[in-house]
Amino acid sequence: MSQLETLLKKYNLSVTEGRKKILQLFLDANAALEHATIEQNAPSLDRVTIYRTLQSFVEKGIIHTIPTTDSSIKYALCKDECGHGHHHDNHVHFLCNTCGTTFCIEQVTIPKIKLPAGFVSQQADLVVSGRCNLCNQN
Amino acid sequence: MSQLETLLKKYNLSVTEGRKKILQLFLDANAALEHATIEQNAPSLDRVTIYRTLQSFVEKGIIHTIPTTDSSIKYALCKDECGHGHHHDNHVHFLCNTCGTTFCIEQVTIPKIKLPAGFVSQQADLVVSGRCNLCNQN
DNA sequence: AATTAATTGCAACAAAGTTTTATTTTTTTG
DNA sequence: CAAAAAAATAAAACTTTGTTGCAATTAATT
Repeated sequence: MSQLETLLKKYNLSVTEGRKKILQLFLDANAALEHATIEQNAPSLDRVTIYRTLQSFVEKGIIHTIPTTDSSIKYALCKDECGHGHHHDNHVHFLCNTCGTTFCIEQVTIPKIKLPAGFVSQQADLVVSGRCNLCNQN
Repeated sequence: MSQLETLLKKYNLSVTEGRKKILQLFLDANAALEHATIEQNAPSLDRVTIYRTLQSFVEKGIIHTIPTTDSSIKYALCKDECGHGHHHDNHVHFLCNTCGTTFCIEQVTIPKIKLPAGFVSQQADLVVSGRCNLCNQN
């Protein structure tokens, strides 16, 4: 049984060509992907299938969404702690304004934020934008 | 000259009914608004006019965008420091999972984040989600 | 008040996302 | 391993969201 199949089974998803393909894209990417990018890289898959696959990956805790200020949605692989219904992706995200890539910065966790009285925090998302390490080399 | 007119002139925008109406909505709201909400509350305005007005308000530094994990875009009033082309909205945003409202938490600024070598930060956005002060009273 | 410049509304269009249904594929079970 | 059941897919139709060009209107300038 391939790595992909093992991974999908682990998250209680049946193994299909589409899911394997999309999961492979995430494993290869090392960065966040959006629907349009996946559509380009997996032309054999129907648009709707990609929507549904992303949705079920999020539900199962395989990938998480990353906030953006435009109207796009970006997705990236979760680490092991995430499972069905509960995400624990409390790391910083970095968006490079030069190359457009979005990275998970796993090493940097989001600091605790002290909120005004009455506000109770359940989750925090922190997106830093600027110039990434690769773009700074050139 | 009304408060609204003064404000629009200050930002070098000509005074029109639509702009006054939309600016008023923001002043009244005390929370972030999205396109759909404005469309509902200003039915006399054309959809396209609302898109264009929001765009010019962002350009002039009257409002700023707030990142979301879904594909919506939220806008909220800026404070005085913002001007044409340069925003300085380094405060935390709070999204209430109960009532759905998004607030600017002006009192809380975003902490400096130490990034891995090679990454240069230009801007940071921090969205905390949970339960707001109003929802916690009930 | 007349001219110029900017904004608006409308229509047409393009892109993004959803829903339904029939077909195909995967999983389960005997 | 084959048949039955369950789940996933593709295709079509549709809804929502955002954009562009242009003529008509409104605001600013002189």
